[in-house]
Amino acid sequence: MKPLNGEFYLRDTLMIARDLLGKYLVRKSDGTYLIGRITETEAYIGASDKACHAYGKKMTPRTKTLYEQGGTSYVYLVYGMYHCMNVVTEPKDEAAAVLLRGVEFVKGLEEAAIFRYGEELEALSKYQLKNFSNGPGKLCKAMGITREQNNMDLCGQEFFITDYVEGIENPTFEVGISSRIGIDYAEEAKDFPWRFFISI
DNA sequence: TTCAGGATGTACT
DNA sequence: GTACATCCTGAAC
Repeated sequence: MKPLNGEFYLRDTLMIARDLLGKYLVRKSDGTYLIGRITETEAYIGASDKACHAYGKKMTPRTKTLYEQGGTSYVYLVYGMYHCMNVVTEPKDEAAAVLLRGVEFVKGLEEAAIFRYGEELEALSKYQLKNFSNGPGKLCKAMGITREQNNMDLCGQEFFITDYVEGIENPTFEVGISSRIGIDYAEEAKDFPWRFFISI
């Protein structure tokens, strides 16, 4: 299990958003691995995108991370209570990132259940399992991702993305594309087809 | 099964 | 004060 090469993150952001589908987000916590297969992403590109936190070169303490070199994590708090995990893309000083909106756990589900619901895996209802990590706030909670994981190098050994996990088969899948979620305020940018998801 | 409303901190007006 | 890259709950169907 090897982190993706740093060059993966220096390409076109839309291409990266598409290519992240089916890859694995890995976080080492307390010596155990939490691993989830990425099922849904969205691209945010500051240069042309009113929905991006850094549209118009906006620079604040929060958005500073978006200008880092591709391959850095960008984690922020939305609606006062949920974290969102992004992968910064493109070279330094270009503000762009890919939001991870959903994962399917392939390893560490028992530990994740504690992060997510504070309960043992066996105690969870069918409804809770179905909604375990199928949203940006949910996947962060399930993986224990907080602002402590902001601005981390995703080429390290504790927190990274890989395309192969020992013992896990990579299924084939179809890619669905649509407009993004939850950005109705963003005028023309709200209709950009910058959301990618595994549809089969 | 769907739906409206509320929770809550940070950034910006 | 207002808005926000969301999710959960409880009530109605």
